[in-house]
Amino acid sequence: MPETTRGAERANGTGRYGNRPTMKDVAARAGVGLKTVSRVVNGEPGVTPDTERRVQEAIDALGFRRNDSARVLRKGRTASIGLVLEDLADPFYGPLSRAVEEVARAHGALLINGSSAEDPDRERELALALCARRVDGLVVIPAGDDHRYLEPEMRAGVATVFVDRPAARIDADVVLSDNFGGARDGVAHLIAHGHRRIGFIGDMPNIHTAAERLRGYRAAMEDAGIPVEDDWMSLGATDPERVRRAAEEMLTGPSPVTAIFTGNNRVTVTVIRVLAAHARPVALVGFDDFELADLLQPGVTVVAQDSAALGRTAAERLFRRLDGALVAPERIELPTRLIERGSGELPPAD
Amino acid sequence: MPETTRGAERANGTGRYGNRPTMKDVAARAGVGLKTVSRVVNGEPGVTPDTERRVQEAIDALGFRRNDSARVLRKGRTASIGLVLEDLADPFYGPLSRAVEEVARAHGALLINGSSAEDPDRERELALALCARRVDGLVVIPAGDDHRYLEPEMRAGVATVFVDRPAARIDADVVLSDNFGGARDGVAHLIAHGHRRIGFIGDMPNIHTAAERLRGYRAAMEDAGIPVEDDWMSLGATDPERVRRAAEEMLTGPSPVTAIFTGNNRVTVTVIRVLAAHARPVALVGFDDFELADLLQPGVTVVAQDSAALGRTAAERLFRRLDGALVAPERIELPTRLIERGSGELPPAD
DNA sequence: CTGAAAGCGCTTACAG
DNA sequence: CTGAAAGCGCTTACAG
Repeated sequence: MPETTRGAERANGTGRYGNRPTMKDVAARAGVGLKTVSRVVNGEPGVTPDTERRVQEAIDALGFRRNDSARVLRKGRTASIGLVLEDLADPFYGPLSRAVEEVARAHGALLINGSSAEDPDRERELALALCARRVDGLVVIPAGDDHRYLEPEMRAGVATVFVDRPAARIDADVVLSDNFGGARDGVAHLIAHGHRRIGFIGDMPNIHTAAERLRGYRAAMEDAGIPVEDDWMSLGATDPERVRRAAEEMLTGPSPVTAIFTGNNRVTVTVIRVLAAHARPVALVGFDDFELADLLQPGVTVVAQDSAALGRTAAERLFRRLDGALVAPERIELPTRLIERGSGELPPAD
Repeated sequence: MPETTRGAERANGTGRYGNRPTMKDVAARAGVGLKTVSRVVNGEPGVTPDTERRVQEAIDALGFRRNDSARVLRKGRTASIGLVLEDLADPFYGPLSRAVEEVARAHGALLINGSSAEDPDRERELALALCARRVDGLVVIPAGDDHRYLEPEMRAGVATVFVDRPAARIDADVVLSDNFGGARDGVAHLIAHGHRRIGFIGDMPNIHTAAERLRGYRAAMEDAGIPVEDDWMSLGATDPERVRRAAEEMLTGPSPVTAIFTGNNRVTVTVIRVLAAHARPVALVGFDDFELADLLQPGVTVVAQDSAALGRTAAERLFRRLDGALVAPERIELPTRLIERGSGELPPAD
């Protein structure tokens, strides 16, 4: 197995891929022109079976694999899209990522992704790094509240769709759940079961979904003519310590709540823990469904959103744009679904 | 805001990025050479403050962003690594992905990923597509049982680390949990609590982790001198229907089991549902921890593996190789941890 | 301090 | 059917 002379021809001694064969190497070994190798590699017509065989043998012998980075540079499109998530490890985003990936795959594109960790600077850094890699499009779960930094990119042709939360200060497609309506329905459900003192524990108020869900809570209370007391509402970080404290204060305050509406799955899980240790039963409806919610006692009534549908809808919209659709940016809202399992149907324990 | 003449100079009418400004455009506008623009963009020294300002103005006016694809082509390394998962939506892989991402980020690399959906062909296709993109390295959760297709890539310098399951027919780094020991300990725990008729329900036997955990089950039984009956063991797909049937058969068979050891989190969840509907109490220990396991009644005793540590260890190993460490491929095994929560401490209901 | 030339590994447009 | 030349947008190596 004689080595080709490539090694000696190259000046690059340190490069990671310094010793990868190129089309030029294949051409030399097969005794054909560069373009003929390109034809064989890409399955283009117009190559004699005999020539093709010789080229193929050289490819196999050298272990050649086309460098798509170089290809991309010449072709324009990279056949890759970027996904900027909030947290890869949050179970809510699992089905969403998978849905985006499936759509990308169906369109022959790869997925490059990363998490913002709810940090606007990190979101920006990541999104721009993806643009520098010249992804064809971007699916973004926004962490920040100003996305004007993406304007030049979008003007330059980077198709961009925001999911789960709307983009701020920029005109772009966005795919959301009906956060307001879902929360309103969930709280109305508690009211219908006789509750009047209902608490709301949600994520930080600057997060759009948290604000919308709080708005839904207020709307349901107002519709029922129930005045809301300040200490029934708590918005902030979703770490267990803060949520636990918030729940305990509502349960033991001057006018203790008989029911709690939780603003997302992480809050719900912590509140369940608090309620498990609480003497009298407290009703609970949570935003977001989660695995095993039906197996707890009581089962947890939730306002479920379809995170896979969010991802799928966003990705499909993205590729429609990449395929040339010149439609105006749109706001797409997906319905939520109330799932009764027991915790939301408990009567007030007064 | 006068348009530059770029648009007219380009023949490329269809390209997605046909109208993105390049360093050449910036150079022309700033009235400097190409290399000077490159210096400013990359923060290299040796540029007059005045020149730098002129270049920066041109950059801002044009909305220039460096094309990293072109850069990569020249530099060799792409500062990206690939991650081939089994399923993006499986909660077990969430912390693993996040850990890989954090390590990549710390090394200034982007993550390109995708799922094999447990399909060997798809794993191969995805891994090779990532190699064609010239990722610097690859973290792979293997789905197939022959990874020789990666040999040429690894020889060409693609650092590769396998996680969660070993690579087959190829010599490479692999980071695993102690599947055998964990399962053996879990089953021994049930035996210590008086059980002798213990069932095992696991994933498909061709999956390494499933086979190892079954081996651990057998070892624990043998250590205790308990003969295992064939219908106490069921390996196969982890869809709820099959698992449910397997569990019900063990519970109602000729010598019904008093305890079940489940081979992974998906199996565990289904078995919990079956046991919830079952008349007499059955002990349960599951491989893999999961959220809310402590809130079920009884709490679910598990053999927990540290999926974040798996990802972190694999990624760190990868970057050590990329940084030039020329160590022999190694098999790293991470310990598991038995967490008692109640279900595994139930006595036999004979 | 600054820049012209060559080259990374491909594809495009064109000519034989 | 086949291939030499030019170019994608950068960086490298070098010269002024």
